[in-house]
Amino acid sequence: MDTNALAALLFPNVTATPADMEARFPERQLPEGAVVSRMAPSPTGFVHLGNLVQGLISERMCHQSGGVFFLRVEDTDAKREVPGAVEVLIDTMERYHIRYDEGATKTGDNGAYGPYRQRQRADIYHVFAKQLVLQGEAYPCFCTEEELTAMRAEQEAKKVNFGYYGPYAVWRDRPLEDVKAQLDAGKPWVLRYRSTGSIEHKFKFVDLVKGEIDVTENDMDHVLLKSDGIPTYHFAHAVDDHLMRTTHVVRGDEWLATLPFHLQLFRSLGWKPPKYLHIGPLQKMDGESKRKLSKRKDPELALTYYRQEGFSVDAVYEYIMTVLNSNFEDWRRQNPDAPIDDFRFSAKKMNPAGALFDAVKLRDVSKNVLSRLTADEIYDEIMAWAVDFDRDLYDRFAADPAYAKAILGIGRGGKKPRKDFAVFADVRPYLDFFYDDLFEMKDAVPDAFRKEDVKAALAGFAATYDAGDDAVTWFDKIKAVAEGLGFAADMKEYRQNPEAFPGSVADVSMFLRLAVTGRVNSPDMYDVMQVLGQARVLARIDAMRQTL
RNA sequence: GGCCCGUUCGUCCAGUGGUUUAAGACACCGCCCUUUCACGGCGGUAACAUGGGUUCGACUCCCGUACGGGUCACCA
Repeated sequence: MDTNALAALLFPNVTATPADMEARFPERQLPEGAVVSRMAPSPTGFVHLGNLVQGLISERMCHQSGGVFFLRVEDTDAKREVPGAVEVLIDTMERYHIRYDEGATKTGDNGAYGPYRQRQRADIYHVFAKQLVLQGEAYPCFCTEEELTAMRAEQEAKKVNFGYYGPYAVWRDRPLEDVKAQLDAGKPWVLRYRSTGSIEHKFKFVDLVKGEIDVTENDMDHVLLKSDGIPTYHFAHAVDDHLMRTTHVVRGDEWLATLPFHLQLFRSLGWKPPKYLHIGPLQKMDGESKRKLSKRKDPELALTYYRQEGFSVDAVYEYIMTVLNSNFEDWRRQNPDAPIDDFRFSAKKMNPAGALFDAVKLRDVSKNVLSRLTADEIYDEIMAWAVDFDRDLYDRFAADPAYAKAILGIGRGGKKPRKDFAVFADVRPYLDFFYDDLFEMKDAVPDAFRKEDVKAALAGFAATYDAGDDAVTWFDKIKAVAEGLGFAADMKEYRQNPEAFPGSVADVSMFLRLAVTGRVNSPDMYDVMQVLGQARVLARIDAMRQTL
């Protein structure tokens, strides 16, 4: 086969050479050990947890090493492309503190290694496609979809391996005249790689997450260029990651299957392949068994889900970090207030198997994250969520921010912070009693108590209550009320001999709590009353007396 | 079906041949603190999928089996 003639036939307009490309995209001048990696999503508009995990790992590796992290848009499949998807992706990643040093942006490209959208790089791929043809390592294939489907059916019937290889690679060694005839007839073609690998040959490969793995050589003549002249993922990956000088590729382990082909491609093109980190899939429990999270079945795969549910960005981020690096939790305990970027992420600590998504654990992480915020910070976060998902709450808070912050500030800032909320949606039911129009009696006084005692307790408290009292004085007054009713004021004494009293100061407190909050459980009642203010407290106590 | 990956408490995971009577966290249970709840403290239940090797010794190495997962597109 005259490869020069074939190359001229296939790529008549390609004049640039691989050397031109090398010159156009020179090696990066970076310190020793700097990681260059990328996020390379296809713009489908759906940003999921997997994107975040992959992006987070890459971003950390790059920025912890003084390297470069860039965004490349893999828009080679025009059919699946969703308008505006790139913008959504960039916005979402930005919310999760994932910033790109170069690559596609909302307004265009930024960086010297672009274009960063693969469809705009067609001419670049063609240079290397032509090179492979010249080397006799690529050839055109004119098989139709029907022919390929029939081939597959035949392979299934014969119980042989599926795919375009060996005897099934019908265009692999066709004479030039046949190719020319098809071309002249205007038939569409794809460019295929001419594999010389054999599944009989195995070799070892070191993946940075999986460790040493057994690899079987690829013997398939995979497609390099589709009939529209746009490359497949495989070819684009090799060309782009070489020319963009990527040192590390982080991707899902579903790519392990095609790794042999990728390595083969790098070799044919005369390039050193990058280091690979193949990460296991996120899974979830489905009845008795685990399964990969699926786009269709599992809403929790979409990042928008977490925003909607009211998880803070930091909670999701820290949860993922917890799953990826088990020493993260210890670090966080020791450095509760340190910026998260101070944590030294380690790819070595990742588990080669996929993690199970644990919603309960996420809530726990989230409670811890939220408990560390100041009243001002959590106020801002809640508002950012409520503006889209709880307009009524937003309006209330906006109407009186100082009051809202006072509510949110209860129990905050101490050594033992309250952990009342996992998500912002937990806020409303927690604090509805702070608003008169939302207040309602959710619990009732247990039947064991006499109504007269309850009434007397409320009246006694109301008679002496002064919002200016400190917590000790305030509680001493409650004790006095209890004693006046014959209730035990000292809890130790009461516990030793509960039969001797009709109730205790704890019960009196419960009556008051019921009156003021409408329920038997609440945050510290002194703090609650301080926030509500004297007038509201007395009004509620009075209101409850009326109902008894 | 071929090829590949994985398998430690319910869950996330530590663990790279002896330091392990297998650590921690979440969940669960008990106790303590406490005017309730939350928080916090202390303690408890609970795991190396399985069968063979190799070795003085295996969670750690090798082989088989089972079970999960992935992949075998002109999708990424």
